[in-house]
Amino acid sequence: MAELVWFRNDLRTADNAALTAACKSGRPVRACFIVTHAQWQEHDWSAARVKFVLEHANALSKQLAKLGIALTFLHADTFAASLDVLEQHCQQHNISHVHFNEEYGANERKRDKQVRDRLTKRDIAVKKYRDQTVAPVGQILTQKDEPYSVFTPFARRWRVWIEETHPTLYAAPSATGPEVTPEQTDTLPAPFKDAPEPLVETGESAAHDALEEFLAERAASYKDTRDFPALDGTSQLSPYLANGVLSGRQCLIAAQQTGSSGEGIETWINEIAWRDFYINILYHYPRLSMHRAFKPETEALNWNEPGAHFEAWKEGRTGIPIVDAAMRQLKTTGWMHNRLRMITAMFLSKNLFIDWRLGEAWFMQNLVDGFLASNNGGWQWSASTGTDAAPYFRVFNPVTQSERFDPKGEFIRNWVPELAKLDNKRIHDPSKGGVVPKGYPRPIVDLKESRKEAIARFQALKD
DNA sequence: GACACATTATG
DNA sequence: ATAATGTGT
Repeated sequence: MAELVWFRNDLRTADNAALTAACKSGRPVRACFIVTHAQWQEHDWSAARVKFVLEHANALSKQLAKLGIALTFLHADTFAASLDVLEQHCQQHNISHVHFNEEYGANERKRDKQVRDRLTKRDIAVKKYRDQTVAPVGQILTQKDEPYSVFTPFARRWRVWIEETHPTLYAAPSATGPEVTPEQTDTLPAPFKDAPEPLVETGESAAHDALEEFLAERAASYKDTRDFPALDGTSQLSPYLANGVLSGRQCLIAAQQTGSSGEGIETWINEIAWRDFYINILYHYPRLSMHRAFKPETEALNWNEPGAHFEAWKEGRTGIPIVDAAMRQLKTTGWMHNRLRMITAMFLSKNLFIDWRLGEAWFMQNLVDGFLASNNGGWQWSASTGTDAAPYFRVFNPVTQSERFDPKGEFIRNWVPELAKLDNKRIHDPSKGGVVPKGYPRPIVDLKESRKEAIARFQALKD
């Protein structure tokens, strides 16, 4: 008899509830990962993310080998098809217990329920763990025992929970046998899909190094630098977090252990709270993973046909420099600075008045850190359709944002070379009082008019 | 029920 | 300075 750890969105050996539990059993432990390309495509996984995940799955296989755990790659087109391969694998290896960490998308939950039913019928025990957030999902509730729909009170309660509970890392898994030889474990054949150049290095120890580097060198100034896309102010850990190479707990505990309780660290810890917040929202409201708005009344909005405006936005040819620079960064690198995610999302959903779902999908199709909870949460915030959303009348002005957060136009010059020669003032809005540089489009919408129109269309929902 | 708060914009 | 909304304590 043996235990099986089924890895999914938790491609790490450290601080992993399911792995730690399996290793404590005293029985031999095996591992598996199911490659489900068609399902990933249906979920709009980008080429960058697929590559990242497969490379990290290989790295995980090597790490597990040191613990005496052989990992097998199984293959199924979809989640539905993965039931059969998992069941077959369990029988082949005489598995008595299957351990996995919960995921909160609707399809993932449906799959996990079906897996539990199927394996239980074969007398295989299924053990699930609430491992994905700092405070276990579903535990942070209002005084009325209801889920929070506003971030600030959620974060206050979340911090109280941390004070009371002093969360710790799951114990490092102990070796369950002699090191597994390369012949006994499994490796996916490279090369993987064509994708942007990797943003971060591959592997769990590289992730730990990146976390340490951020906390030691850059976290103290995080509050002051994080909003400036030309600076290296953010942690850049999102690809690891989105794919479970790092956990939020590891980030929080490492941040606490730096001892410096500066504003920078506190601001960053708040971002970990945002992640927990949106995972909780996804958990409490399944409609969010079914292409539905959190605010049902916004389903009645009559979005514009995407057409040429949507193509211009995707390609970074809107005539708004900060938007174009951001969209080109996304397409080229598979990543976008968070301030720019808000600016470009607001521009698509309010100024172009194009359905936020189309933008959400485009982000997923390009981001290496595309993570349903955070991506959907961010888009619904920008589009004023979500929890704690930006009030509909509070529309970012992308030019003002550009002047504030890229004051010298450095970020714009880097990604929109057509504008490189413009001075620091004109670069934010080249069409204003001058000739637009050759090869660069005029703005595809009037910012003022489109803002007014968007507010009016939201206002009309209330009549 | 008063109050704090929310990743602002425009005149 | 003022616009205008809703959650949670």
